[in-house]
Amino acid sequence: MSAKEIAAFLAGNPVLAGIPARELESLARVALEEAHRARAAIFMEGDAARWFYLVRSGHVKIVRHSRAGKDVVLELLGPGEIFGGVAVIEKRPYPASAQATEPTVVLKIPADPMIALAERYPAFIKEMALMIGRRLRAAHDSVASLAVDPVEARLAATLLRLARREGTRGTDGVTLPFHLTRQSLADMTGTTVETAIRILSRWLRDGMLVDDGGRLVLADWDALSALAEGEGEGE
Amino acid sequence: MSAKEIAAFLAGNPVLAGIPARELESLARVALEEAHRARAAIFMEGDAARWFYLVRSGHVKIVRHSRAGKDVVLELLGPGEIFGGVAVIEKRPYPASAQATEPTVVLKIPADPMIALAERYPAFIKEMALMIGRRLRAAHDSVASLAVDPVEARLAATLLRLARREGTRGTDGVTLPFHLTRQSLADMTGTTVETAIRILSRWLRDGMLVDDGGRLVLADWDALSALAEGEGEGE
DNA sequence: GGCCCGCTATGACCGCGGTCATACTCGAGG
DNA sequence: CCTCGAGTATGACCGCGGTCATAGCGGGCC
Repeated sequence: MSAKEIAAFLAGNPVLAGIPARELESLARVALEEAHRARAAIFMEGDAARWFYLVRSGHVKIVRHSRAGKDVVLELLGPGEIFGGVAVIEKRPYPASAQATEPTVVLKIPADPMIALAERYPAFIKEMALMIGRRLRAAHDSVASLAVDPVEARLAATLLRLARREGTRGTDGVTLPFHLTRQSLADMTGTTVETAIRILSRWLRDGMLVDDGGRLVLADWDALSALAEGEGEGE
Repeated sequence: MSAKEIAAFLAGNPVLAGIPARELESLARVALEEAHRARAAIFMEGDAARWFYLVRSGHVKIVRHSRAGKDVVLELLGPGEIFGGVAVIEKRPYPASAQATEPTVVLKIPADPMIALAERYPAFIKEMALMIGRRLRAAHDSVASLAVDPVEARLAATLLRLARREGTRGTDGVTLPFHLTRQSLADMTGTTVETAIRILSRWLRDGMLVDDGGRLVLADWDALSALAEGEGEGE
């Protein structure tokens, strides 16, 4: 991919939208493209934050590994989304690992030019602040859900959230345009593979969910919403 | 409190540290002090974000209410800390409620001058971004803990976190310089009052914790750390 | 004083969901 | 071809911790 194309890709990102093309082109010249196979690690928790990343295609999960071997997926990022950016501006090591969930291409820009950019363009740091704010709200949603909702509700909420952000609307429901293993889904939901499998199998049997060659189709949006809300919990 | 004193208080905050005194004084002139009794609501989830808050004395908890009546405490903020700030710069309603946990005085500044300040002083928005980043990391810690740790470990971690930030070191342990009800502690940990009470009672009996007239003293830091880490979980 | 309410405390019960074991399918690679 | 590992699937078991009930205590207020 040429520097011009990379610059155009950067310009398409809301966080970099206000930056002059000239600056983006100079970033593009030091940017690297990197292809990763499914399950490949992009960086590890604790690594020095030397790169600022953008997802070009595929998906990246941000993961915390617990010593008991149980992983927790904090975020799942699709094309156009930024990761590692917070660690870069804070000049701290990455607080979690990044891993491709499918064949994925990322764009990475060295930390220094990004920090320099932040000094010169307040608009950039402002957009970063807004982005981090959105992620903070999402994290708080997760905290609340983990604290009070049963597994079924959390799993339904996870699917709905993914579908809302990336789903493509079809005649018989909303399709998630990528594959996630039950393990990843479990790690996003704070449960085990077995429970995730049990629940998804049941939903597939019931027709609330349909399997479209590895992609999940949310066939009954309302039923899932009801489960996510806790159904008859209203007092 | 005079405008001069308020300006000095603002200047003491890291997030506002880079702002000229003249600007802080003009903020101080439109700032209001507000005293709240224990359990009083400062703002509610969904309210328009008209004020930017700082804790002057006491403590404020940021709470999500679930329809089932179960509350989740997302953050507990002490003197000098900012809240409501993210909602102000995002120009969105507060995503959670704020409530005093004890007699508390807050300082509130109207949203508009804060937004104007953010436009004129990139240093401010940068400090805000760093602060939100720290909170995002803390929220991710909570997510990971809720997802994999048993209640005991989460409660121990909660106490340690509070003690690390605000504890005062004494001869027989670290004292938390404020009182939290078992209910609040439970809501911070994602459990029920009963469980929180049972565990704390046991720790008090065992001497790991000591009650100092309502304030908790962490008498055995290492034992609590071991519990928080999951003890013998290492593979 | 007497009442009420918030908070702490403790016991009995039991269900959600985690753990462990086992099996099957499928695609990649030697 | 056969092996191997990743992913999916299902059953049996049982323990953590949530739910419900009950009680005692202390402080604020009429």
